[in-house]
Amino acid sequence: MSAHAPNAVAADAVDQWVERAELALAAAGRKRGGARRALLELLNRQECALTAPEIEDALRANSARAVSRASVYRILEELEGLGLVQRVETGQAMARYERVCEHAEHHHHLVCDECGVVMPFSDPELERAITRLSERVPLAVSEHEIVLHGSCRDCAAWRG
Amino acid sequence: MSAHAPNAVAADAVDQWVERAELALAAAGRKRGGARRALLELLNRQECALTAPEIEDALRANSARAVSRASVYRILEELEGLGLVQRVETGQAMARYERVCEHAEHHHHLVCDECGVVMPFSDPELERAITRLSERVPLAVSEHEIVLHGSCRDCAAWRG
DNA sequence: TTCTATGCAAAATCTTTGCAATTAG
DNA sequence: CTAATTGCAAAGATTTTGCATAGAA
Repeated sequence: MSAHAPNAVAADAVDQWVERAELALAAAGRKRGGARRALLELLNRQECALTAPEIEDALRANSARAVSRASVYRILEELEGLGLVQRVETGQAMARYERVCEHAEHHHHLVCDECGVVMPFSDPELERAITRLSERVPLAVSEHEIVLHGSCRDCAAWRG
Repeated sequence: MSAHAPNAVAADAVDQWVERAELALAAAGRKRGGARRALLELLNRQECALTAPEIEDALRANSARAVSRASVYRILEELEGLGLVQRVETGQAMARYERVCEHAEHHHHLVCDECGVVMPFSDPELERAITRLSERVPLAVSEHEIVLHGSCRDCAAWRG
């Protein structure tokens, strides 16, 4: 149980997400494709959730491969079904998507309602409260999502 | 501090929501209107959050007054701005809306990802965890939203 | 070869906006 | 009378679907 190199384990869990996704897709009988690969690699580089249009634009601009809108949505839906991507609702009209890392610390989101910036955060105490709660509700809980809304420091500063 | 009729207080807080809304609207310089009144009374009858199309349909079917789509959105936006209604994101593509009761216990949501049913729940321990957390994040937190996803009992039963 | 992956364009859905008619104060 | 409210229809935006082609196994 003791780990000689715990950091290496955590880093692997993150770095190997693309590989894990490819394996899961193969196991589901899927073939490889350049569009999906590009999307996987883009998501793997992100620190936080992106909207579908942001993904489409990022693939056109910062990637070797542009991906059509329809494919972006189809691929995200498929990845969500396989538990490789999580859909995040931040109350900003559009859904956001981000990769799900099995062993990496999972995070939630802070949303500034003034400028729209989205930041990740994590809190072990909150996770424990959620875990205990999950056993008491009339639902077999598979995921949870927490969003805090308010004013970020920059916006709060400009308004006193 | 002791209450002779605590239930009456709680009941008032709920029952008077429509009245409180009308007062807040008047204070904001608004005139009365039948469409908004019908929408307020519909929301007041709901136990949990509805989507805009659900509200439109419910007003057409279960109410004395149909309300046009544009008015439903305009009125919801206005009520949200006044803090009388809360927008809830459940990860189901459409936003949901529900009344905000000042003194009533505020709740969060359980979403069955199979059948789409949305149920309310509340948990004091979780609220405390959120309150403590709110003081440590780089955001002046004004609201929070928690959604648990999973399978409801009915859906879990059908699938073993 | 056979089935999947993908792009393109049209369609569907939800939401917002413009404008005129109605209604409250 | 004046300004807010409302409905209708059109416009916008996001997401989904139909269909034909390209590509992986």
